[in-house]
Amino acid sequence: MSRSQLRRVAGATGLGSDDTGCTILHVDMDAFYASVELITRPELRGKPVIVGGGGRGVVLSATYEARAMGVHSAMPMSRARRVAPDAIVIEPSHHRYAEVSAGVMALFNSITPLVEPLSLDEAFLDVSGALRRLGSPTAIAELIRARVYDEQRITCSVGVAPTKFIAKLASTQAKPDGLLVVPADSVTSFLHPLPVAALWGVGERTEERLVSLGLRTVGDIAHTPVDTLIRAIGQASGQRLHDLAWGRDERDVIPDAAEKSIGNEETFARDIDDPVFIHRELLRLSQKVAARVRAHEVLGRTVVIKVRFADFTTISRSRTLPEPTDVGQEIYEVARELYDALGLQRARIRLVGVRLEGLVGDAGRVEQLALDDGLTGPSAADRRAAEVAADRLRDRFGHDVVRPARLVGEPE
DNA sequence: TCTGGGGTCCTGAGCCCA
DNA sequence: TCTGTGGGCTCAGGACCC
Repeated sequence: MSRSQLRRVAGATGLGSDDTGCTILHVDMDAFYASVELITRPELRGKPVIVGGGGRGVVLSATYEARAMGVHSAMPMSRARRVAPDAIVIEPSHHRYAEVSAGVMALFNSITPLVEPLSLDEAFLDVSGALRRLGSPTAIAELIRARVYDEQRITCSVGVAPTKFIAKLASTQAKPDGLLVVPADSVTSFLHPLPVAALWGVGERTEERLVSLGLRTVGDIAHTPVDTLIRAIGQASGQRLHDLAWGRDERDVIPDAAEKSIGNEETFARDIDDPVFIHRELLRLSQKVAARVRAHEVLGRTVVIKVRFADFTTISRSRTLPEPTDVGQEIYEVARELYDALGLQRARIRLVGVRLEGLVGDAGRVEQLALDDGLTGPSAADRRAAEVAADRLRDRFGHDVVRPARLVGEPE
């Protein structure tokens, strides 16, 4: 018998076991990055382990032993080290997490084609088409938990409910290594005692706003006139929170949702005031974004740069191009112009980022021919051809094999 | 106490155009 | 021809999520 078959059974949290109509599952890996690290380092099991970058990084994941000491994800690493000085700190190995995630997602797809990944470690599943083949939603949830453990040696928690939002809340309540079914007729009794911050879209700021109005629980939100909520937090958010507070959530599980933007950003190990360094960084980020855009076989129309200063204030600037592009050099030229237009005089910069928005499929690519194309330098088509050739070389020989001349000799 | 990186969505202002 | 209005687009910023 596998270990997973010994774990507590469905409905153990006491909300009932009538899963009729509860065809949405939210599956969430427990302390995913840390759990993956423990697969190859089993001697660390039962110990406080933190996965996170050094220097100015934050905690990406922590074992439940580390969490018991006060560590949580997104906490600055310097603080985490203070809070848990005995914890073992591990640098993240993203390729390994991606591998395990791919295995888990493949498992989900063997259950139902309606899988909507939210990140590497969680997904929504609509199992309505799998009931006749695999049994009740609860039985399918247990099957998934057992198979995830047997195949990947990590645990997960599953929420089973009539809607995505309730399934997501249920998996959170079930953690770690649990399963919670919220029957359709128990949705409001499950929801209303929860704090407002449990609602999707309520972060620190909105919570402050709601509490200042005397709204502390989801039930309070539900019994507040929707117009009052709209006045307090805006049209879209007010209406959405009111709907969620009554368990109304019409969103379907959508597999293969297309990206709307692709970007990269970099926080420097120390604040930078050298414009030449920033220009090189913009070039490197632009090339990286373009390579990812080409790999997705899309084009983007709007170039956005982001600049964060030493005091953490952050600004963005954007420009929409006449024609969409996937060429790094074109993205860089716009990014650099946007940056130069800021007119910064030795400002201390903590982070820069480049993002391409307004993505469209590349089937309708227009090869624009300017009158001076090829006369004053390489044409847009030539540049693209060079970058595509570089993509192929990187695929074959590794990431560092080719890079723009200006970046040669720069550490990655 | 000092705050990553990759995203999405919303809001409000300003502009253009019918 | 002038004025008002509303919709669509762009841009900037904020908040949020994992």
